[in-house]
Amino acid sequence: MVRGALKALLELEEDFRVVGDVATAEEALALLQRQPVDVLICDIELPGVSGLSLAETVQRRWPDCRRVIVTTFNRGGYIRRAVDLGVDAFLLKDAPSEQLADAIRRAAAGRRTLDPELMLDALGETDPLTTKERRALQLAAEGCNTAGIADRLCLSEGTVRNYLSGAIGKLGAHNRIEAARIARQKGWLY
Amino acid sequence: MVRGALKALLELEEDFRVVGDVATAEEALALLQRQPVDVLICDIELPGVSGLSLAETVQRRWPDCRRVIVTTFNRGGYIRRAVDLGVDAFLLKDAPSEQLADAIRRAAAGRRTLDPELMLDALGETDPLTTKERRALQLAAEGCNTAGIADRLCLSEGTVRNYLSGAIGKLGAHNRIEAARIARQKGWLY
DNA sequence: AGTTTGCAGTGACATTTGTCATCGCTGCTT
DNA sequence: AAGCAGCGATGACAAATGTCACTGCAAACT
Repeated sequence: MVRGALKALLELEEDFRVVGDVATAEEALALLQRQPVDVLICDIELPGVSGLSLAETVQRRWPDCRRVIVTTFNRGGYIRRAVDLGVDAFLLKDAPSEQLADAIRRAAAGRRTLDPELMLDALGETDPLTTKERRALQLAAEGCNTAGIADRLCLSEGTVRNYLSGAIGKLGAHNRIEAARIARQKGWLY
Repeated sequence: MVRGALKALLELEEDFRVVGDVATAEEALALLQRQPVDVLICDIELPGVSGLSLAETVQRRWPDCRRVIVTTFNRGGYIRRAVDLGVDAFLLKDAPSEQLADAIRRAAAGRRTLDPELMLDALGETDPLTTKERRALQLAAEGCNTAGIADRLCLSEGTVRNYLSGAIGKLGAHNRIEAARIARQKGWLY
């Protein structure tokens, strides 16, 4: 439905032509093989292959295709990866809808659109978690207790508690629940 | 952006007129006071007051206004509440976009649109939580500790622990984190 | 060899969380 | 008035969690 609505929105602009719309990254690649595309617009959270992976593949195989990413959540980790992949625009879905058309026009003209405010989110804070801390927090967020986490990570309970304690400290949280919430909100889980 | 796109989509239909679009439930109520509205379309997960609460208020104060709910997540509890509130249509955002226009026309004509498949999810399990248990779980899910929850709910810490214990037991969880996860997934937190 | 570094583990301790039986109060019900 | 739900509180206890100082060990310098 969102895709259909965005299509309607873009077709209102007379300098745009929507050459296709599909549900998944795989279908998008198939479409790109059938016909040339000036600008690709995609979400990040897709079923199966993520929009960021799609952007990476498109860059490699169709370097002339501009890439615009539109996503729901402002997670610092997302925009950071998007910048690393050299995407042409990165927008949040709750931005005013005119911004999308603007970003597409700028992308087609070879200019990039990266909201300075979002960039600050991305650059301001670097993910402070170690891989182990992240894995432990992920499991804690799913409701695993210390023993369960130790089991899944093949560590002792004490070590798990040490990792979680480290994560709690780094994130300025007061317990593992709050730590998980903060990390997820920043895009530091997964 | 999604709102803008849906607006564009609906304005393509020549029998519709979009009389306004707003970001929050509060703004929607303000708009309803300013002018009559035939059909209200809203999401559930909004900043602040939820779309389901909005639907309830609208039913009470503007019983002639039809209510269409469009949401991202298929949580059993959502559609159940929607049905209880007498909502006129309940759609998922990943449904094809034509369904929205159809549902709106049917709602305006006094007919209800409730996907049979979604209904099955709703009838499967009933929300076992009391209001207090739910409020306590919500706050726990946000990372509040027992003292913080007690503070916000104006209860003693012991009582909060009793409520959480009840919720944990009813949901078959082993701790408050898991209980919150289960309740959220079922749509029992709102 | 000796040193450093980083990871995993241990032990001890305070705090928080989960559970349960029980109490006091209020507002019914009859 | 006596009885009785329902709600919130309390106290006590076991279990889980959070913190920290410290050990052991192997890989990587020098």
